[in-house]
Amino acid sequence: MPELPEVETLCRQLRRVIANREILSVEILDPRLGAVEGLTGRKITAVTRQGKAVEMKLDNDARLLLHLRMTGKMQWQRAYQAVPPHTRFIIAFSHGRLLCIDTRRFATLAIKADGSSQAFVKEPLLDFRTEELYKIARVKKLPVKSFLLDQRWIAGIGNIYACEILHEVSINPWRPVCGVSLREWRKIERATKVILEKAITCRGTTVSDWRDLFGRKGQYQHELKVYGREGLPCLRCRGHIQRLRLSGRGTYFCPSCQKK
DNA sequence: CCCTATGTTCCCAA
DNA sequence: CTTGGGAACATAGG
Repeated sequence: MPELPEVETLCRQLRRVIANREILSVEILDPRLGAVEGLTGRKITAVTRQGKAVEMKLDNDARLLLHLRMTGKMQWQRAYQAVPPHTRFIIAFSHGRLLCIDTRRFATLAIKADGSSQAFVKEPLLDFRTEELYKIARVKKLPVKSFLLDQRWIAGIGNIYACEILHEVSINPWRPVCGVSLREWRKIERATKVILEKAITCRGTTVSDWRDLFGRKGQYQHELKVYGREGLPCLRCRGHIQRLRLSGRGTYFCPSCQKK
């Protein structure tokens, strides 16, 4: 469920709460996650985002990698609160505890001993490589939306923001990506940055159950132009928003101002 | 019972 | 070999 803005929101909040704090204990409640050894007594020295994943660096150079997938959430409990249903692991500190709650149990947690072997992530906010993307895309026939969702090319865009970005730049989601001009790629770059940064400012999009570290809803759902607006009038033209399936994902667009 | 769901990975057919 | 589509993963809600 969380895309880049939601994960970025969590990372910023985690930095405030657990940076340089010692881990007292780790309790894995879902055996599906597997064992995570060697965390007790360590301090978390940095929290960074790699695409949609949270990376927590430890003071022994190991890294804890968390991917929330579809329904994963993190919750900070400062004082005692009950453990909510679907809690998958708990990391305890002296000043509170961090819970991972994940209804569908797709989230993954892993520890990497080496601090150096970071996967190379194409970060759209800091390093949007427009000309490189244009060159890669120029020879691919798949729909532009599928290309935007491929984390190998741009890391962090998911279904909601892909729909929003393509609407903003008036490109039809089914357009073969080889047909996107360099000029249009520059528009995609601009729209991606504007939309993702605004969504971060709003602490993400809550359309169903997304909550930030402190249990609050995001606010970007009030800014959405197409996602979830099937049948409603387009906010830019006189069309009405349609929802069709593209590679199994609900795809919202305006057939009137997003022509192929 | 049906369908839907903010993600990723694997399998298989073209 | 590459490409792309669909299923699978697991669960809740409409």
